[in-house]
Amino acid sequence: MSVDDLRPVRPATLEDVARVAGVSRATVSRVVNARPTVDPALRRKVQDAIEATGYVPNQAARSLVTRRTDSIALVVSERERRDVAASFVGRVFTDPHFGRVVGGLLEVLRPAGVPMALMLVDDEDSRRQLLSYLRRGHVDGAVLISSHASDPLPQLLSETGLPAVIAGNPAGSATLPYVEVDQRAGARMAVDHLVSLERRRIGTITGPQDMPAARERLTGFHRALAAHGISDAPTAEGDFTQAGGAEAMRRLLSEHPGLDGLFVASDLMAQGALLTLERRGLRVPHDIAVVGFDDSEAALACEPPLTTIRQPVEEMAAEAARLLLGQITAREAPPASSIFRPTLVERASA
Amino acid sequence: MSVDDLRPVRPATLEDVARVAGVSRATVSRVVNARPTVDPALRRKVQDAIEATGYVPNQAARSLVTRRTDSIALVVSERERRDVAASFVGRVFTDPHFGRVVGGLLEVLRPAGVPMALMLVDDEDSRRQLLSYLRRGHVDGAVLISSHASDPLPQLLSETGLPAVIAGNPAGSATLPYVEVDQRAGARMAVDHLVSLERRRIGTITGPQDMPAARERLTGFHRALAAHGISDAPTAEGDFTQAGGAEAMRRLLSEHPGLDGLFVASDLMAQGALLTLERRGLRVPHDIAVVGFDDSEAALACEPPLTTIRQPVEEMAAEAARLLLGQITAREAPPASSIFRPTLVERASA
DNA sequence: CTGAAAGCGCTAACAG
DNA sequence: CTGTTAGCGCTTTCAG
Repeated sequence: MSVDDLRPVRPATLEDVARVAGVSRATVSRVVNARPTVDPALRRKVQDAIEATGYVPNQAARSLVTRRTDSIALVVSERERRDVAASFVGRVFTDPHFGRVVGGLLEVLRPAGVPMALMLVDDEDSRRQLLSYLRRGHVDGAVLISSHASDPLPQLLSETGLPAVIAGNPAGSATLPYVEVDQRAGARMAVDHLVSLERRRIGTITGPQDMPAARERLTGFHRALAAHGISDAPTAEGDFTQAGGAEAMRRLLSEHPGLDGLFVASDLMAQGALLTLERRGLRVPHDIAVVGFDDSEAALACEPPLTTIRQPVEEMAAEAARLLLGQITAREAPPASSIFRPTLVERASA
Repeated sequence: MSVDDLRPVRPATLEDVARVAGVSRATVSRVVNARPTVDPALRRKVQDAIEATGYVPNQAARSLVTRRTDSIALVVSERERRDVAASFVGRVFTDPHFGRVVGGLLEVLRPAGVPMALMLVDDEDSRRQLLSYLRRGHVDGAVLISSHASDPLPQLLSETGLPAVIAGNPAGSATLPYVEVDQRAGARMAVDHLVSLERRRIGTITGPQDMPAARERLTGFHRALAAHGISDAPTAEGDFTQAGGAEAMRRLLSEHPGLDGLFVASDLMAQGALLTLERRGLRVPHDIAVVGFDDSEAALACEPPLTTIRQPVEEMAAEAARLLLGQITAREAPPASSIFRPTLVERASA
């Protein structure tokens, strides 16, 4: 009942535990780190002492010697946009694709006990902050999501020497290993499907053309059309949002009223396009067959349910996490990139 | 041109810089930490040496002595759900409200140079991992977003003694300071507005009733109705998603076909409700006036544009960040919570 | 299998 | 204004 019974202001250290258990710091350390070479009896004493003192390892001290933090960063890099209406953060988090990526990463990281810090980069300033954060050794590695072509971050990141993997194709400049889906093949599958449905007047709503993925899908679309001997390719650019898809559909329709097939570069935009079609009194798929891309939740929320190209986003993200973890553990040369194949998911819209 | 010219395998330390600059470690430390008490001439020499060696401070070593990491965590805690269709991560990131919170936090954190690690918690396991992460001293404090009533996390977090602030009301148990909007007042403003439009048959689409915010809005709705002498209150529960709103609207309509006013507890659900109304041939606001909640982007994407209750989400989040930073710096008793007032934003739907 | 001892890289008194 | 001197708490050889 003396002052000593008060909870210590200073958190317990390894030293404290060692004293209570009557062993050396080294032994406590072994127990904490689950080393097998400890006498069961001592192990018990140490565990009791840990319990009694409420000991929690100090991460900084540990990192200082191990040079590991046992955590990684997820870096999301977007191009700068200063317009309030579509602020960066809102866009990223509203995109269902992003949620799926996070889900896939966590599937691997969680069981491994590796926490993930999310870092957002959208201008020079935040980029500098991020690089400094990474270089100071706050994390052991990073997964980078970078959607726009002119992003300097992949290059800068690779120069830090920190283990890193890109989720998505880094605009050709493969300075880092990446995980990606074969976008062109996906577009081709969409077109092939529309053609098999006897559609010949096929248009497309694309994503922003400064995003490699959007470009690839358009390229695939064009090539597939050409392969079927179709030369006309009505196109409208969207911005990967639902509202943008609705708007692009209006433009497409006003210039090409006779379309009977449509490939939309994302389900979210397709959802918007479908709304426009409904309001114009066009029936799907009777008047115009529609194929989306992603196979996200949006595809199911569509009326009618959307036929779409599935990218195995979660699996890809999980693979990215595995590659990164492997790279961190092995400290070897960066692993090879891996390309996944998309699949056609047939529902009611085409 | 000897072996010594090779880039060092070992990153430069303060010691290296000191040697190159011909000063002591302490002086280099002072320069790195921008202490004013350094002779300009020496300062230059040190800066050159830093440049030459490519020195970057080691965060672990620094944290070990300062007991600070200069970073914080954003903890998002959701109730467990194991159904694939609505996986946790997808839900969180698809919610525009969340994006706004992050934006508001970053507004304060970025200029302060404080990185934010995003941590997701949705089950016992991830909760344990989170607490361990926090206790090991990975971050200096945490902002918690916890939307469901029975969440044990606020309590557990408060027991760690780590500085923390809750964004949103923690289900009454105010063990931690929080920042919140007056939900009931918001609901009252919506009802008052509908009544001023001569509507008397007013229904509501609520959020999940295990979420305090949703409950508060419903309570406010009931009280406001009562204040106007209206006793009937048609209600349907939604899940804060667009599809859920559309579905709730269908149920509401089938049981109460004569509604002429509607309060929806979120813009996203209102967007869905509007779609249902359109398909039923009901005109808004002529046949039924609709008021949403949030004033998110969804409100503008609505057809017609949605009259809604604006919560100053970004400002609230910014305030939460300020409270947290203050608490970390001052190491004082937790600050008081703060309540913000909502406002009515009149557009075309009511 | 266990303990002693040597740092990891940095900041913070404290003298000078 | 600058340098010296102690550690911060932990892991890790290396002997025993």
